[in-house]
Amino acid sequence: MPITARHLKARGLPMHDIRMIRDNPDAFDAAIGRVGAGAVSAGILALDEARRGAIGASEAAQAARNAASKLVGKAKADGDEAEFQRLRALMGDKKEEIARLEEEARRLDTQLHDMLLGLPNLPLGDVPDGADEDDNREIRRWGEPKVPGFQPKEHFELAAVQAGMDFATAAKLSGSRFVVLRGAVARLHRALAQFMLDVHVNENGLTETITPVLVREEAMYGTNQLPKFAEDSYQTTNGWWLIPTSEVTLTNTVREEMLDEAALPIRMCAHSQCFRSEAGSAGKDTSGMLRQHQFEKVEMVSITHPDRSLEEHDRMTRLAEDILQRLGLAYRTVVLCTGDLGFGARKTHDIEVWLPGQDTYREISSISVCGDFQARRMNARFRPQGGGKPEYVHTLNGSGLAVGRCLIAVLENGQQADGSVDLPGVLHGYLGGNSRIGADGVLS
RNA sequence: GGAGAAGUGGCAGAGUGGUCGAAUGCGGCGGUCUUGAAAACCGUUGAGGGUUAGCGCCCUCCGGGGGUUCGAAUCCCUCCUUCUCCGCCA
Repeated sequence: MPITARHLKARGLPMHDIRMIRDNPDAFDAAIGRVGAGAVSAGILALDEARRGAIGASEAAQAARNAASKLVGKAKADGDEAEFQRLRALMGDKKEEIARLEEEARRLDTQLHDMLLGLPNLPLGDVPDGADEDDNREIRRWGEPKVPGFQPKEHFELAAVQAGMDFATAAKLSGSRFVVLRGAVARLHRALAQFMLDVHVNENGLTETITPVLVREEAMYGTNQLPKFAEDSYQTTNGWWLIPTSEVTLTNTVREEMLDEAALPIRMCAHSQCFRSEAGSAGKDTSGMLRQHQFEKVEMVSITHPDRSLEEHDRMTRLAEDILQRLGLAYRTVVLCTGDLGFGARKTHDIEVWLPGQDTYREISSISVCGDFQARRMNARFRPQGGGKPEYVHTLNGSGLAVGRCLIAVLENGQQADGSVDLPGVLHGYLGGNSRIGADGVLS
């Protein structure tokens, strides 16, 4: 019935403000053109105009019906049977007309909604233009990339992990891109997750959170995995989706909420399993546990006031970097260029950790500011202090960090000539006081 | 899996065919009082959309969808969700 976006609520609200597009079509095209969407405003505005015309016609018919409705009771009361019958007939006609006009308005509204739903977020002005990851701009480096005096190995080749990182058995259980961890390696993996959580919770003020990993469709729309990237995630036979990151659950905790401004920012972190189909990355990173269908990640999510999201972005980036510094792992931080930017992000920092075995930096964290893009999809708002209209919150997410990849980094950076691995000091306490994994795979 | 109950504004919670966008309370905002604050009192306060230079006017919304009726928060159907009890179970 309603012509508003309400009937589309289940799939989320449009993530672009149609009024903004109306007022600044050229600016919108320019911005969205930077992420390869071409000039789309003309099509959007044509549809929007048709939609608004249909809404106007529908509402005019409804107003006429409402006016007649007021008179009909009076006619009845006055005993004016002729007038009563005339108005009844009129309302009957209007009913059909309204149904027809509403249907048209709703059809156009849905069409516009779907068009907007498929458009990526707008990059911020300071995001560099570029085609792909080669055009990302480095903003800082920390630490000396470790180059040992011997030929370094990749993590899965190290003597210390041979017993504890079993791809063959995982393949038997599940297939490729899975791993079974045992003994010292499993414990190191757990230690890393614990360490990250402790830092974020005890020192950084994030609220430790445990969420479901199975979610309904709406949540996946909210954080823009749907509708465009359905093939990247897994769905259960009864319709749940396995989260590809706990960004989905943490961010959607404020879905449909009217928050108090004083409650912002809301800072959360979660350690969870993540599931990705890795469709489209066949043949990429096939050895080792760099790219798995199932992996663990400590995720950070912040819900902020619109004026505070950019500083929050920098804060979150520093928190992720801090984990690497404490682990003594060299890294570089880059700003993703327009060509590498994710669908829902306005700006993204990637942190790349040094991997001696690969002789390169590899992504270990990605921190994005989404502006109100996801908030619009989720209808997540706050009431400004001092009254006034509700506003959309801003959402941010970032890895803090990917646990599996961090394990790789610790192993490769700590490797010794004999195949053993020296472990970072901050982890010793999590490992029963042990400080290394011997070439025999045993902690000592 | 079986049996029940319920979904109303930022929140709580009335309302069972028109006079209901919706009592009341809390919260918010403005004011009186106060050195200031609290309390008390008075007033005010839903969301989305269309239209307008603006004032304003109009439309929709009581979980979603459909139906009955001149007329639906209220009656009927259906779906979704939540809760309670029983059973099973980590």
